[in-house]
Amino acid sequence: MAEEKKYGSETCRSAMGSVKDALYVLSGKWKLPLIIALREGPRRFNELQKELVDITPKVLSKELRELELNEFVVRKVFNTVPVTVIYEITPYSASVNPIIEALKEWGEQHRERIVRHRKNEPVTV
Amino acid sequence: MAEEKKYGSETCRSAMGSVKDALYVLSGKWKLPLIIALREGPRRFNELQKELVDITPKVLSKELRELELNEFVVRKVFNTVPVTVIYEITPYSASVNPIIEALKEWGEQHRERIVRHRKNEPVTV
DNA sequence: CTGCATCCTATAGGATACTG
DNA sequence: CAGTATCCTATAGGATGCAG
Repeated sequence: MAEEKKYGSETCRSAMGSVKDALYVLSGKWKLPLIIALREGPRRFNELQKELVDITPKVLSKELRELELNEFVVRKVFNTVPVTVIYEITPYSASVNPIIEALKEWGEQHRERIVRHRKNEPVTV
Repeated sequence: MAEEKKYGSETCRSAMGSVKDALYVLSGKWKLPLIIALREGPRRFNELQKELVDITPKVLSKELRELELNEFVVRKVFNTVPVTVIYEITPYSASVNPIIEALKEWGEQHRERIVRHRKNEPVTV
């Protein structure tokens, strides 16, 4: 068998792998903002759309479906007329709180230092 | 003046903003893996290329330049023949360690649960 | 060795209109 | 109300070749 040469320490490679795994699930412009919004309480589709300001329904529904797949969010349908749909966060999703807190804290403390090289995005959202 | 209506709580919107800021700097497939590699010690360009396995020189150099812009990495050139370039991490970049640790821990603990809906990527890298 | 130039593709994400 | 369908663009990222 071809023994593939590895570079860097084992712990280093394993760390990269784990970080990539985590980022994979949370990837997407709106995943974390959605989780943050839903942490405050259940929301309806159009409530989320207003709260996330710039998101389009197509993207919102895609992100929600992905969050549902990964068990971060539960979708509940009520047979009213017209239909009512509630999205709520799962207990499981609390597991990403440390990530959110770490990012939030870093963002707060280093906001001024960030170099926005691509475009002039507003600093605060 | 048009008073724009805001949705969600103030702390919630502020959290979203900070998280977005943090993600902005760390966005890119290779930013965090690069920082993780460089935490272990200074590396040369082609060492990084081998260590990150699949990265192409163009992308590597782009990511390194962005990390340099944000003061995560310092580029040192030595006038040897051929030229030697060393990349090393800055003390400042230690500030993202909590983020990396949070992501790493989450990735380790939830690896099996991750639903890879887009493509069949290998679970470990 | 380092890394830019060029070309290329896939995909994330947005705009708009429409439906059960 | 809660989405889907269609179309579109920008950009991240990859492949390859070349240069100081």
